[in-house]
Amino acid sequence: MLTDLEENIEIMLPRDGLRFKLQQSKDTGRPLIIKLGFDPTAPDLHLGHAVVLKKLKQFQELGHQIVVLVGSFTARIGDPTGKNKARKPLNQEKIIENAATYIAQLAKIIDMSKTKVVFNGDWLDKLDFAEVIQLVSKVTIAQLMQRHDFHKRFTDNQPIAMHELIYPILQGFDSVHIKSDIEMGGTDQLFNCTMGRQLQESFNLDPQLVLCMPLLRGLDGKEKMSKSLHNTIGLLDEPNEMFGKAMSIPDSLIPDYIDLTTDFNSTEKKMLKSRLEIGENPMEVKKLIAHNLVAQYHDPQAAADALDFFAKQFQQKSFDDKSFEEVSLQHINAQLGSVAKLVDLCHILKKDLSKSAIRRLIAEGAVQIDSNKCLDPDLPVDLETGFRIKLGKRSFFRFV
RNA sequence: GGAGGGGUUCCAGAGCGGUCAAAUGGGACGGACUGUAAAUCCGUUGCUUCGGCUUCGAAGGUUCGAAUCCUUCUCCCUCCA
Repeated sequence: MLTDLEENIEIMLPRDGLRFKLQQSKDTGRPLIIKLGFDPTAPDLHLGHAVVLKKLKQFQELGHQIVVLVGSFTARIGDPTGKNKARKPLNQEKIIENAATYIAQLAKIIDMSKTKVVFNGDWLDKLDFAEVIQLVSKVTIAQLMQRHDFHKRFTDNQPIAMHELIYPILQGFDSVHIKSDIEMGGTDQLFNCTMGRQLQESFNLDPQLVLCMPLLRGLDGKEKMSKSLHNTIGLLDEPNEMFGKAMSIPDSLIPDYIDLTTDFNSTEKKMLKSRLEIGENPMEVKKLIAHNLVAQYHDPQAAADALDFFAKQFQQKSFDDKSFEEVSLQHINAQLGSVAKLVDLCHILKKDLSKSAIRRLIAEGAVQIDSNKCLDPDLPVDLETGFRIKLGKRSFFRFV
């Protein structure tokens, strides 16, 4: 059991603390309180978050208590963990709305009926200024400078605003308040989580165990998966989207994705990796990963359909086998004038692109009508039922 | 409080009176190829009724002509105190 729990954990602090906490829980008969913090400014969850959530789920299944902490107070200050641009503060309604979408996504992985949700505004709002100073005085600048991000920005002459320094202290104080036994996060949360340990100790509490999960790299294969880098697979992505994105990861990422994103058991995982090692086409393994993901977040039928769709849409050459999005001819004709050109037609199909961009696409050979490439943007088009058009790699339309 | 440096197209970052819709790199997109929306190669990357039009923190000004010079404002960074 312990080995299952320890699987994939990248950092545990103190080193052998999990065994101790579990024993403590067993002895006292009290479930462990496991904290997961959430910043309500960015409520779109992706597979990177899921790495942590899957681990939480394991604890939950053993009967421990998950506490999801919504940073309703800290959201109003602005999260510093990002790079440069200050996030605009959120109002109360927006925070509640974001928390709701966040919780709905959490429910895809953990059992929300057994999960406690708390808002840190409930206690942080009540602190008066003297109490804030008292709290802040427990931490020194040297301690804060241990955080890599702060240290680097300081030595690089990059700005660090005061509130950014206070943010980890508040996060640590949250741990004091909810008396967490364990705090979970990605490895980027290590510093903030250890702040919780320190503050709990200074409030005469047992310091929490810190468990950090590895950061999943995103579709680009370089940076961590993050919404602002546009390299995510979202938990709410549609099946075809999710499948295609999974197929697009670079081959070098496959082992990580097997370990961190799939719900294969450990022997299956081992087998998949050995198949790679003996030189099987990585594409086949990726298909299994993609299928597994869609089955997890949608259902097995959707996964099978997505596999089928992918094979047709991207692997087969034949124009006739593609699946076409149906567009009402009547609707198009209403928008087109009597002298319809190819650019105008494409512009209606791809509203978010400018006409200049469409012209470029056509010139680049991105547009096909019934498997014939059309390079002339000003080509007059005469629409009729059954007319089929390809626009770029991924868009296929048929008029009905 | 004093001194200096800076805000350029999605991002980073050149340009410092006309040849600038603005180098270069990244990203994104498209094409070829393929083992895939991998890799690789090539191309595109402000808008347009193709006459032009609007962009270089904001507003004015100088000039035949400004991203480039001047003034004010604004935001950021560094150093000294």
